Amino acid sequence: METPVESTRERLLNVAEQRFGEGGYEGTSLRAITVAAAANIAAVNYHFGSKEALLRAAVARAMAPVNTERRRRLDQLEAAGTPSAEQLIRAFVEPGLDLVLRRGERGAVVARFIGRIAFDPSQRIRELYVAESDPIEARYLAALRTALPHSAPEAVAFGYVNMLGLLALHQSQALTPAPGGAELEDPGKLAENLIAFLVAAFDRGLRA
Amino acid sequence: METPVESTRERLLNVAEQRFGEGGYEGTSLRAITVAAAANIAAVNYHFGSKEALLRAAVARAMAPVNTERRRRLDQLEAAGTPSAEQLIRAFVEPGLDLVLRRGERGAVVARFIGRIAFDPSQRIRELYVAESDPIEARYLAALRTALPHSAPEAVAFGYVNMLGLLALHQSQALTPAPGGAELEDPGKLAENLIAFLVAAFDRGLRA
DNA sequence: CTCTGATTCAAACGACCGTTTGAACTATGC
DNA sequence: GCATAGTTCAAACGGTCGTTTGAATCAGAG
Repeated sequence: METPVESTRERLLNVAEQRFGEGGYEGTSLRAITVAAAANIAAVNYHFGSKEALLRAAVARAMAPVNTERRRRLDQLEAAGTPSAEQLIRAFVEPGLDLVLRRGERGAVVARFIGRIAFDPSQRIRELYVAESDPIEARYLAALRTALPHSAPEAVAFGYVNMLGLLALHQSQALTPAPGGAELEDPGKLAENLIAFLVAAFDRGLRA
Repeated sequence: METPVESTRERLLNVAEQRFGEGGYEGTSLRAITVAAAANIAAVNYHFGSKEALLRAAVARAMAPVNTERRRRLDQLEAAGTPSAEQLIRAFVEPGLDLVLRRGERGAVVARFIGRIAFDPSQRIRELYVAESDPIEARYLAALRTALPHSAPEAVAFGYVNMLGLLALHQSQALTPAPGGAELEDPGKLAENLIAFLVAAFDRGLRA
């Protein structure tokens, strides 16, 4: 099998998303990252410039395929007419869970990383996540508004925030093991359950 | 007006829940806390023993009234018969938002503190929150299962986790300002919207 | 080969971390 | 008054933090 010799830069990004996803930004030291990546401390500042720039690069790399898939699905839906709320929710949630949870160990690491950064205690860190998902989210929000004409715009925005939060929650696995019940094992089932949960809430729970 | 001279211990707890709520556990130093509390560095170890013990004490103090109110409401509901899912959701969510968001500036600080700790990147910190809310949560989960006999137990647990997550999300204000829409200002309205959202999702979104 | 730019390295920088020490201060009871 | 327990204090502890330095190593072009 072909393992094309990872560059120091790639190894740093891989280890960064793993460690940042486990311990958060403040709770993870550059030394822990560089040791695990078999790189010199100075490599971080050489390749990225600073700890925060390393995080920014890791967030951008992790979010890119998710955003691409979301854009592709939204384009496709809008080309076929006016998408329903369920179609929109599915097109938003599945790339976040599916695309990232289905791909074995590595996918779970990326998912947890994204979910944790999205909820980081520091607003400055959270904004790194927001900056990477901003444009596509605005498109989804607008499409949701036209799909739910009977709900007030603020109500749709409220639902949208909840969707973002629940997605990040399940990505980060922050509430597992669940208190008093085993978590859903199959990622596909998790996606279906989350979508059904959100669709029901959007369709009947958004009375402004 | 009576300001009965806050003790050093109380000032430390007050500042701790404010700062930990802003920057998270790892991102907040004891020096930042003690300076803001006008206390000596050594006071933390004198009164609590360690940084983590200070956090534990702050979590316990912040959660106590919420747990008390949840217990009271659940007792009351169960004394009157078999509570509905909506009643249970309301009895669980309102003490977390209401009791804590309605009480002006201080309440918002406590709410954010709890919400942030519940989502802290470090599992060890999250468990401090879980330890304070464990027993009462088990009772709610059991009551929800009997209120939703048509949903599988794992599905109810899934919905319960989502309720916990959304509550902590709105308490922590982690997603405000919302991308593309103003957040709901009135805490009472927020509670009503969240309850409606959850009730709809529980009633129709939990097909296992 | 030499030269050049990119990369890696050990080592150190100053700053900040949580914690500890031991003396100084305070309040209360005798 | 003295003694005692509770509390506060400045100062320092050893360690770790992100970052920087300047020399060593590497790869590729001429």
